[in-house]
Amino acid sequence: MSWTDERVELLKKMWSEGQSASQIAKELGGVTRNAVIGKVHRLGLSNRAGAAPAAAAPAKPEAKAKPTPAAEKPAAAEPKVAKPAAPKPAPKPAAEAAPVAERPSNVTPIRKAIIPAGQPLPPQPSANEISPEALAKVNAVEKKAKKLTLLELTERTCKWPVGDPATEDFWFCGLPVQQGKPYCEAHVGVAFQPMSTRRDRRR
DNA sequence: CCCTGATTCGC
DNA sequence: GCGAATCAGG
Repeated sequence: MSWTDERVELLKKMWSEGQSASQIAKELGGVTRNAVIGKVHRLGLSNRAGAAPAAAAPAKPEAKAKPTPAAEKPAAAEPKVAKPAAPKPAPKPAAEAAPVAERPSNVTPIRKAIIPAGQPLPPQPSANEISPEALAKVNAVEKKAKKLTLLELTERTCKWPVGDPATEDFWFCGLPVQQGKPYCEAHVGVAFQPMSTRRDRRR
């Protein structure tokens, strides 16, 4: 594979969106994350300019013993990430999935509906049984989620489903899982409640 | 161990 | 220019 204009463009786009090199590599196919990183550097866009996602990849203005010629501009705050942070949906009665009005989706275009639209929603724990802290954590985390499709999930990506499988607005968390668990830290928090905790919460 | 990006250097 | 190997870090 070579760096065609299209591939470079996708690379640029994903990189500025804050996608990791390995994710970009997967998306492009035929290249390793090293290749992606190498290209990124050659293109001179290492600084994640254009829109900094922060969080996962904190900039490292480390004082190196190696004077870098190109002084980068301080990245500005990004306007992106306007996910309508859906409040944890309680299990829907039986209503049919209404046609989803196109949301101000800022996400990757390559994402389509995966599930045909069926009955069984994943057993979302009812909110009233989960600690408020854990819930807040989840809501916060879902904004930083990798938003993977079913096929992008691996042994080490959080498999927590977000949204309604019957709509376009559905994805899996995708953040790094907590060791041995199928979910990331935040989602493990709401997925596995110690019995004692539940009991104590009972009132 | 999993992952991240950064750098080097033979090709 | 390319990217595997390596480095440095979380």
